[in-house]
Amino acid sequence: MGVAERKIRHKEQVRGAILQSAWKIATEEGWQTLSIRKIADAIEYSVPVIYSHFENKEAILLEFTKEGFTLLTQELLKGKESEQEPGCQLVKMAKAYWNFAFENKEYYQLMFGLGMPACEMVNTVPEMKTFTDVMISSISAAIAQSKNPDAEVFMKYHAYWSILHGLVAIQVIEKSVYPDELKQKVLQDAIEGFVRGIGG
Amino acid sequence: MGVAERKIRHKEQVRGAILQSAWKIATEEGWQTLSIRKIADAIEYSVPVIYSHFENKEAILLEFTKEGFTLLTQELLKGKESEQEPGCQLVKMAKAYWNFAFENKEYYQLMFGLGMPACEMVNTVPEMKTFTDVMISSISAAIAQSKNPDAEVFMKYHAYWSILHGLVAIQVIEKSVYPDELKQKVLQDAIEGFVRGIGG
DNA sequence: TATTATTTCTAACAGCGTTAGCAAAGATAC
DNA sequence: GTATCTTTGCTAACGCTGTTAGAAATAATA
Repeated sequence: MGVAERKIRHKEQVRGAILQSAWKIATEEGWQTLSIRKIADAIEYSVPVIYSHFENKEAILLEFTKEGFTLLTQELLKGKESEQEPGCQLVKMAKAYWNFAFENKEYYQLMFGLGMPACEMVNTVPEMKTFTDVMISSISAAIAQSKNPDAEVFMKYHAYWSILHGLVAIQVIEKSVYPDELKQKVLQDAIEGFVRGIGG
Repeated sequence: MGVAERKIRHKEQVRGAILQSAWKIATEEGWQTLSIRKIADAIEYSVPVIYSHFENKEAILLEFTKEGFTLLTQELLKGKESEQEPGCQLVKMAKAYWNFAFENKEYYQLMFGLGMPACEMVNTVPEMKTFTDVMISSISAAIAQSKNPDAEVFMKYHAYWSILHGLVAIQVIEKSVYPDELKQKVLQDAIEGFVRGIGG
């Protein structure tokens, strides 16, 4: 008797509807205005049903945050693997990061814009830990080639991805759009400047 | 008869109490948990009194945001005036920006952490416009010395203060604190790298 | 002192995240 | 097929948020 299976199937279907509705609302109205009640309306269930699928609202946001980090990490690895030399890898990864942010603004704003980046999350949530590891290992490789391969790795890591974050954060929100070529060029100057700084 | 004067004096006194209480709450519990009712409790008045002094909650936050930008701008100018050469000025300004963020975390988190940076604000609120102008003019001076003094000024401006923003944003929140010398060094490397990038 | 203007408060509205407890529907056993 | 039990979903509430209409209390004026 496939009754239990059907139940599970239905439960996962509702879960999917919750996530789907949440995403729709977020993309249409922004993450800030997303509410449990709006989701409940959208999926045509009452509010408490949502709490039988997710512990709380934050858990729903975390779901997308994890998704975003997984996607971003994939793109970073693609960029990395397209180069051999560690310095060039960092530049390629920066471009990948940049492109991800602009092609997935919803994800990026959730991941870094509002809520809870860094801090505990980075080490507790596996998807974020992976992201961190990729970043750190790449920076380490670049530093290893430099003349002072010491314990500055973590600081360099922070600086590198802070630059990326800063570069992107401001322009993801930005209204007055500049030519893409110009943006790309500025990114390249900034990152290459920093990578040169690491080497020195 | 100084009755009107006394009334104005009292009104400004209440206004001061509102801001003072808001600041106290924000520093003790964070901006996120600041609420109108908490302020009302603190100043020992009812809620609507606050609305006779500020249009809404955002207006109270804006008050501190403006204060923060004024303070930051002052520090930036101090840093700038301590150097002659435009490139060195940028480096000094970066240090000033860095120090401001760490010595005034409450301000910085309000100004850039949550809420509404960039976008319309930058051009509508005078205090922010001044900040923007100082930044742009400094970058312009640095670019004028370079070999390609064209319309990239604004993009460079964005990149420069994006780097600053990113560098600071992540570490203002950061729990595990690194030695200050290390932080300073990383900042210097990053900014000098970028300034060198501008020159190229 | 009576009237008017001002200040302040109470109470509400509409929304939020969250949860306790009850009603309805489903599955199982007889 | 009916009765029992389990699961599912809902109603209604709690306590919080920003905001505001309208009444009450206070202060200033005539």
